[in-house]
Amino acid sequence: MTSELPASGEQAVRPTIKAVARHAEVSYQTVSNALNAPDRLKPATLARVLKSVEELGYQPSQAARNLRTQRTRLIGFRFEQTAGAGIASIEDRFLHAVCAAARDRGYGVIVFSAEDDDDEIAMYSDLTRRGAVDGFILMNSHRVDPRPAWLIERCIPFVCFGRPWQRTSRVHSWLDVDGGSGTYLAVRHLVEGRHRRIGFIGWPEGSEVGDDRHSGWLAATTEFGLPKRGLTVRGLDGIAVGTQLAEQLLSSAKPPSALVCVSDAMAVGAMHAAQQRGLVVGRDVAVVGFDDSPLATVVKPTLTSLRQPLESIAQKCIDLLVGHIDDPAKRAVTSVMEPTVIVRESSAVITDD
Amino acid sequence: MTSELPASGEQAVRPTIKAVARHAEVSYQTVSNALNAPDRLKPATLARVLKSVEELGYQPSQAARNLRTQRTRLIGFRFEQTAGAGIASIEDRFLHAVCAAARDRGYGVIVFSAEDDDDEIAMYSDLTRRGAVDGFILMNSHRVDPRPAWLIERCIPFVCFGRPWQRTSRVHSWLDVDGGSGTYLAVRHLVEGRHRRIGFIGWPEGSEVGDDRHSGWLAATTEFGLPKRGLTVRGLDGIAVGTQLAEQLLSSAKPPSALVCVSDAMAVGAMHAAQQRGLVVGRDVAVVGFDDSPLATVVKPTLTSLRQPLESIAQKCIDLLVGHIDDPAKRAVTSVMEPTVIVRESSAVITDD
DNA sequence: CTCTTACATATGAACGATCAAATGGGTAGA
DNA sequence: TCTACCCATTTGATCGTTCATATGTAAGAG
Repeated sequence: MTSELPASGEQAVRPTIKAVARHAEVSYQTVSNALNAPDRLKPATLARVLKSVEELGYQPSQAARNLRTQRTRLIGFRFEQTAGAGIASIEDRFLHAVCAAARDRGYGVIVFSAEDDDDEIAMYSDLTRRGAVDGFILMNSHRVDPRPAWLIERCIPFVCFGRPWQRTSRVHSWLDVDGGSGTYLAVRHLVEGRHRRIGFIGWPEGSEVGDDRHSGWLAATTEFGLPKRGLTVRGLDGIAVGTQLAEQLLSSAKPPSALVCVSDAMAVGAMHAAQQRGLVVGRDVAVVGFDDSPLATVVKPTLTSLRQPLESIAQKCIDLLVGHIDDPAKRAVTSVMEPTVIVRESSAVITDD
Repeated sequence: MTSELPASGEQAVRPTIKAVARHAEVSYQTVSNALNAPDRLKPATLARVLKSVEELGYQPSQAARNLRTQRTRLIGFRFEQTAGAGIASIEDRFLHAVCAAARDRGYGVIVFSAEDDDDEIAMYSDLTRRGAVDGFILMNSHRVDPRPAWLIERCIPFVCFGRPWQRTSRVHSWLDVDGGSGTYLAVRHLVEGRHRRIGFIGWPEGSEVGDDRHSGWLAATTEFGLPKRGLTVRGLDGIAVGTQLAEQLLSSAKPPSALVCVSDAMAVGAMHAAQQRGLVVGRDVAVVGFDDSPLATVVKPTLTSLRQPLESIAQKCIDLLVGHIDDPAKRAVTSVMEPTVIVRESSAVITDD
């Protein structure tokens, strides 16, 4: 018998289940049982088999297991091109959370890039027809979103981070953060800091997420009896636009003392506007952003923002998805979670008197 | 014959190679040949088979193919936890580029998170012993880096973005960006703007990447006959530290009129310091960062920075890796690429005295 | 002492593709 | 008209598992 060390330049040969069986002097099925149904084995043999497994460093071949079980234990996830104001994005934090959560459940994550919805669907088609993934996690749902319907039609398991904005869409599992609840909390936080004129910098009407976030400001101003008139301005997302809109509010006859913004990018823009007018953000005017993106901690003063519980969202997404993979008949589950106000310098000082 | 539409709630049944064979009235091996060795078939049958493939929407099962070929066409990539100054990170841009490049070569990318090097190695071990990936792409190489040696010992194909900083390390394929060349270009750019006293804000001595980037400043100041003395300051990466270090330089007897920084975070900190002294960045003092991270475009004024050609790096990484997977005996290849100065407001104005 | 019961282990057949080698039919040369 | 050869296609074996079922053995009950 010659030495079986891997030749240099050659990949090491992975031991198979049969090698383990020979080593433990049992049949290969017994090894399979030892790993998949340990209670079927006599404790003594179980120990012997596991010892052989350990010694040979055996891990079942994923490919063979996939073929046999018709499962890959792989989840697909589109990692979007974070263009433009992408710095205020939470994608990478979410991807991290998804990877960690998947790993806990014994799943892996296949990440792919796609140009647009259609390209993303093309990837779904490719990956599922090849049987390369068991399901998908979607994010950034929007009003005209062909993805859920496409997946539902083909009975492909998926969970969406982001609620469906279309009434007609068929039911599926999703998780989302209550944007209205977030801005409500922001206003309450500011009211506790003695603010009464609180402006809202939002996205154009018709934007689903934007309207949702505006609703909380509306609810809170009503509940606390705060003024509303002339305190909402709207525009497309971006730092420069945020500056323009905030300038509009701050230059009015009765300027607000605090600004709740629909995004961190808008908030940073608003901070610039305040600073240009010689106001000290955090003392003369408070600013609150949304998403607690990386941007919030690098600006000066640091930005108070609403943090989404991405880690627990990712965990729930994976749990739901795994449930759908194991039992495709399972009915859709939905859940809405609350963001948290992360207080930083931009709203820290309480204006007393 | 009953209808074979997928029952509601059931996943659609993917057609197998045999179904295609029946449909095209050939044997299943002919179908395999049609896809893998089309020249073996008579054009007429080839067309007939491909038509059946099309009509049934057939895609070969990845699991079966993996089992037979002992390849997964999957690449592993660790997506690091971008903590602290993570906003100035290029990880997500690189991940995107890797996904796109892999897709072009018919590969997928499995992303995983890991706590540290050892945890990353544990993932390598798990993924390779299960035969879940064909190879890895590494990034963020550092001086004491156990990863390459571990992979080399086991003959696992990989390519590293980042040169090996350890002399003793065994040879492997890597790609890197020439940091020295970057700072050299930055200095030249500033010299073209009539600057002569150019400071350097770097990381502590002994940091590999930091020393590399410092070397370009040294070379350029020598070449252009610029002053060096008292113009280099060093500290750990971060916006706050950047402010401190820049303050040190700007408050000296002969302050520099331009600052080349080892990172965008440092550069943004430097901009804050200048602004605090009442200087207008871009007019009174020029600042150049490194990495062209998202941060560079969101600060005001926008930051001139050195952009790494991540897209072509990712492409070369994938090409090299695929080469190593196909032929493990292939010898190691290394390549160093040049960054580009992306000129923005922080250095745009030419000081014509 | 025999028959049942229970439990531990072994056997056989997939899963869906690819690779290597065998078979078939047609055309060309003698 | 027969043999030879070549090309197109098919048959057979295999990758490494898991699932369903069959076999064997020891202990307990009648």
